[in-house]
Amino acid sequence: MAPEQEVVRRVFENTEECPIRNVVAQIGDKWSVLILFALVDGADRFNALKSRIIGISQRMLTRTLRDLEREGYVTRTVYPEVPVRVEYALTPMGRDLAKPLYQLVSWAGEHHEQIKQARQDYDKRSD
Amino acid sequence: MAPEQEVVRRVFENTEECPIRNVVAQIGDKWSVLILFALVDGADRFNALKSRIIGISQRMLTRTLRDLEREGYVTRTVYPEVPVRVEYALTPMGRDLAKPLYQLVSWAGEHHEQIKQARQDYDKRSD
DNA sequence: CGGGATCCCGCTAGATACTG
DNA sequence: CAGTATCTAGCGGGATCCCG
Repeated sequence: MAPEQEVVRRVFENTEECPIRNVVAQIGDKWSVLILFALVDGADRFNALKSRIIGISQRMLTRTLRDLEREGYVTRTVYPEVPVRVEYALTPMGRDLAKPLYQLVSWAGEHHEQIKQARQDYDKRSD
Repeated sequence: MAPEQEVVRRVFENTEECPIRNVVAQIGDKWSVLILFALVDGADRFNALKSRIIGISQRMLTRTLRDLEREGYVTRTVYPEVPVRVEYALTPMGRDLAKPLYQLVSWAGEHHEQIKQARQDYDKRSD
């Protein structure tokens, strides 16, 4: 069986053991990928991330960072200075995840115009 | 500027032109990736898809197929027989999208155990 | 067979206010 | 600075019924 077939087969397995339903669902939310990419260049602080990721709320940044930390993609380091400094960074696994993610985002960038055109055509047809 | 940098920079642009917020977010829902993978082997009918993708409801299969069709990933062909037959298939762009998607899902499969371990460790630490 | 229409609910995520 | 707590609207998504 080709490796593609093997992966595709697992897509349809039970919820608990399916890597798509279990891993992709985790980073498929509104902010996870944005945060991961915001950290590929190196560690950054909470408020710095917040101002770089336009539109994210304090609550969502905190929550998503916690989730990414729980998955093992991100580390959280507290420096007990005054005022306190908290730095977030990618783990080795997080950096590794960024590779296939970069392939996907890169694909999205290349096909963005084609997709927007497809949307227009579809909407025009269904008038 | 390195190509990674170029993509990453675009991540933080305004909503309309950001491929992550606009393309990746689109397929980040609960069923899109599952349906795309269900079609990589070839066209399939509505109810056949429904029984292969365990747990999906009629409504969500219809809705997600419509979205994928609108994006330009999927075609819908009606054969006016009795009873009617409707076949869904990937477009060339849809098949192309499956490649980076396969890379990501493959990564997820390989790191699934490590991630589950990370979750356990995190939950144990926060007792 | 392949949906459309409707109802309904839980959870996501935004806004706001407060804190060590 | 880096959060936590609370409230709430909106939407994703399931169940059910109906139809060509």
